Amino acid sequence: MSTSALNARAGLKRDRVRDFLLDLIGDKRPGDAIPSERDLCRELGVSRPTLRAAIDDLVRQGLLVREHGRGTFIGPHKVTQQLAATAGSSFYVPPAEGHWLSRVLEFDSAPAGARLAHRLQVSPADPVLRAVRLRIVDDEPMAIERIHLPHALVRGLAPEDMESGSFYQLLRARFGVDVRSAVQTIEPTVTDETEAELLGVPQYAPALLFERTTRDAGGRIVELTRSIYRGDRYRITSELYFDADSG
Amino acid sequence: MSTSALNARAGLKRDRVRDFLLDLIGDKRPGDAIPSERDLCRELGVSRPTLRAAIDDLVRQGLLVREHGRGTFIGPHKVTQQLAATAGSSFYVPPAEGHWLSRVLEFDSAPAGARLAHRLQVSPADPVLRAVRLRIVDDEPMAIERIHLPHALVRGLAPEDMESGSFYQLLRARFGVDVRSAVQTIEPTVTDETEAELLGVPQYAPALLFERTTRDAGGRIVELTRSIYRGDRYRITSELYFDADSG
DNA sequence: GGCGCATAGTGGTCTTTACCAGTAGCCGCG
DNA sequence: CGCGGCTACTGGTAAAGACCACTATGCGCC
Repeated sequence: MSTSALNARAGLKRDRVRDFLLDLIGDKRPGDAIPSERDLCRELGVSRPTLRAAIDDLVRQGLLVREHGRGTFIGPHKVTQQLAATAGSSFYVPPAEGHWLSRVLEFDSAPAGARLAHRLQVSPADPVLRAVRLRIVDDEPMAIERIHLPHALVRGLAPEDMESGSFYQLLRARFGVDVRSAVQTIEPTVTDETEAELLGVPQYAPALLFERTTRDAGGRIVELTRSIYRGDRYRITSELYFDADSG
Repeated sequence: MSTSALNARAGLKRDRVRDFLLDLIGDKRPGDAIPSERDLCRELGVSRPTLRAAIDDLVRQGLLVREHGRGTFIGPHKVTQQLAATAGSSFYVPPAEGHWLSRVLEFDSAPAGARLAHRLQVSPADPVLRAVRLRIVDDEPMAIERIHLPHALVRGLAPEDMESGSFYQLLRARFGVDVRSAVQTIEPTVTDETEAELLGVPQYAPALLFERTTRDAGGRIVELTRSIYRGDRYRITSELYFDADSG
């Protein structure tokens, strides 16, 4: 590589390419195409691996979307999930933006086994229902959800029951399961190969990993879920309260 | 490249290299070194760009840490932040795990200007205090926090006041600002160049972006913060409540 | 024994080249 | 006019090579 007038950090070719692309993106709308890789290489005087590295970064951020054989396009915008307190003291979880559906990918039942039995507080021989569903909003995959429930709670539940409407409402109305509270963890992660394919994002794209242990009014564990939300299309809001001792 | 017995998706050299490295990582502890890039290339029969792409992925996940001129090492483990309801109805924010300190990087005051005035609900000419601090836990940078407060609320506040202890307690005790509630958004992001350097992670590493609008008991906006938490070392837990209408 | 320098390690950046695989558009034929 | 095939586009994967820059270790000299 020939000498660069800029210092090694600020002036890397990859960085200058990325800045150029950010300016390009700023002028366009979701779905618009950007010039082809080979055109950009000629225009910017860089090699394809270097250009691709810059584009890789923007793809991981959700700003660009690549389609094999078609081109590279401006990415769509984010969906927001709000966690807000209701007038009462409960911490209400309203629906996220957009029109949500689910597609059930897997649906089976098997004995809990030692580890799952412990987490669900059932006997290891008790059957546990296991469902995997793809959460879809406005026709695009948004999340993959893996759910475990004690089978005894939901006798007769069918896959299509989990594809529209509120699952918690269904639990209440049909099975008398009064879903009341949950502990949930959120952490950033990156998609693996299967998740990437299902969600339509690249492998190792930023994502949010949610794990939730849900209880009914009596404190009984009714559900374990583990969900991956694509990071380029999802954001959480929450409303916090502090008392006199809060940090 | 010679023909591959495995199909294009499952059998990419990059993927096989990554799987090999995951096995290697599984046998070691944080801080342990893995073999050098050139050694791994010889051992696995792949080119350096291909090996580096596989290592890049593991570095972004926080599983590996690279040090220029020294080697590649196993990454450290995650810190957990808990959001839990207290016995009262408020949504308490307890301290996250570990011993937290701050280092104030920037600390100045300037007129709010139109946009910030709108968000803070002050006049554009009102001075606003702006602080940037690096949040450190157990001697490692964990987050970068950018804070704006109306200067009138905190006359006499000095940078060192923000480096240890609870800032909200300080607001209460010294300035009579009764911090009571906040709206916060959380979304996954990737670090930019400056953030990466301050946090000691690679650029474009997964991170969590928090934006918070904090109010006092009277509903007055007392603080705006925008924070980046490194994604390889941070996780959030929360406790959720559902009423009879919750989804 | 300590310090400084040089060398050999390490990771980091980029180019060039080759080839694979998917998609779209155009042209020709039925 | 529609369909199929071919070509030229697009992105995708990988290797080889060159050189930069940081760090650690060892050796020699003071």
